[in-house]
Amino acid sequence: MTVRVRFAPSPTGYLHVGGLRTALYNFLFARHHGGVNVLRIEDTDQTRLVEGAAQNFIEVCRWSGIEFDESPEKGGNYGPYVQSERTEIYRPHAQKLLESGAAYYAFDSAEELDAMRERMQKAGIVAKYDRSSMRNQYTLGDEETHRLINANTPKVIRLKVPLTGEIRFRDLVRGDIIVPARDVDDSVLLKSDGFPTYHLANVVDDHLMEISHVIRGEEWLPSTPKHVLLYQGFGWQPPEFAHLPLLLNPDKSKLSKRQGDVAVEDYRAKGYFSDALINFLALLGWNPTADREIFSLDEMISMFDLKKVNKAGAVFDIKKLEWMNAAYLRSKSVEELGEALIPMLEEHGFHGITSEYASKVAVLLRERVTLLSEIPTFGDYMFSTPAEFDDAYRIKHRTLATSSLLVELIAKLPNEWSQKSLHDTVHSFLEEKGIALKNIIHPLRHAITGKSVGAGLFETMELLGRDICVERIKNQIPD
RNA sequence: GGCCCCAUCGACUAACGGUUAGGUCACCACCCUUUCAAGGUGGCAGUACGGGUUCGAAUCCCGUUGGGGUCACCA
Repeated sequence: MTVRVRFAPSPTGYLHVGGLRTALYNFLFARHHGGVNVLRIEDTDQTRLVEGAAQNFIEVCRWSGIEFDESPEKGGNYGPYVQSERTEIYRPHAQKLLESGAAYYAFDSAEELDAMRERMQKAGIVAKYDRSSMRNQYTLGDEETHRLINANTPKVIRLKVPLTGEIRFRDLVRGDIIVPARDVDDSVLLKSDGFPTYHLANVVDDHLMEISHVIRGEEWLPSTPKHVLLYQGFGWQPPEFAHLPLLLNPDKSKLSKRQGDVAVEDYRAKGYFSDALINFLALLGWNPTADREIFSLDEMISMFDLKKVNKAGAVFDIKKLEWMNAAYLRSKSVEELGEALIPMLEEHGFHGITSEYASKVAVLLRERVTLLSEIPTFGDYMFSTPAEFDDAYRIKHRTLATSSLLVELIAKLPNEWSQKSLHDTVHSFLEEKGIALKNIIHPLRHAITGKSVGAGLFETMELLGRDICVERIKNQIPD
């Protein structure tokens, strides 16, 4: 059997990191099995549409390294993959359900439905469409139903859920799921505006696109019985289902805004590496081995196994993401870092920096930051005169080096400018004067970087060059 | 509340029914050291609870408790 999976987001805003993980698992599963990964845009709710959201999903997934073999832009054998462009497909299918007795017409207004729910709530009954008391094909009779339809009365088509028995299906992550039919609602399949609801469009599309495995978030588990009923109503073979554990806030509720960033865009904007984010996300709910944390996308593809996906939700721990990003930062090639750093420098007004120099600075400072994007501020002094000087640091060490000592040192600074020569020069100077390193290193660091923290001073000085260092030291010598 | 799902260190997780319950993040200590990191070493810390089944249970079964999801003409 050919594996065909799909990622089917609704274009109602930014891509959620939970959505990205779902997309990732679909992608890993497809690639692992040499199958096809489809992107389908589920935009049947025209009221919630956000302009450009779908294109943004594609863009963000591409940034993340997730590829779609068939998508709205790529098309494919079964395209288009935008549901609002496929509306004419769903209506005949709803019709088929009507004919086979798996669905029925209903004419209730929003007010009537509200009243019904209120009534049931008061009576302490579970709110669920009451087929026997509302205005539908069954209570009205066929004749009245046809009259209303001919009179263009607003109508919907609802799923006819059996009154008794149970609905069961197998989930690849959770095993057998059994739900009493009496607990399943007669959901609307075709809305009065003629658009299908999620349930109908989803099932019809999954079937027509020959989706073999539906891999989606656990929040869809409760509606899966309806989907199973739809497959039965159509006489179709349902796909395999795999419901992924949810991503959680620290308080264990479903990951949401309010408790931190949830948009992939946010992490991208902050400067997280896409491969680090993906690596981190992949390990939330799945673990290929017991003793490693860092995996390349290719490794993940070759090791991915739905059977090893966890059932319990996973807390999104930003600390671990930060650690992972820092780990990636320390392992990336100097060229890659330089290239990535340039635009970040531009953003801070540092123009004309060569990628060679940017690379060197990145390597110099990468062990001290979590994000590459911190370097323009953390290491501003590598690109311009320090914007400000840490006064507390200066005051703490002010008594250590006298002006005359610094003047004397400047005169001895080597012409052959390197970390080693600087180290040797300073140390022999200290020996000659009989003073400790701290007496000179802190005043120098302050003068050259303005900051109390940073990389090794001699390495920093080597990169900065003789002229800049001498000038900065002179500028900080009190008159 | 109904229904469904879930339950190993604070977090992510590993463990054919037989392990001193392992690794990673975080945290703590020490080492290294020119500040801060990084790195190294060590440490703290867990099978929710109660019953079964079994020679033997984190693992299988039942219950309890706890947590979560979901109950729209949204997806």
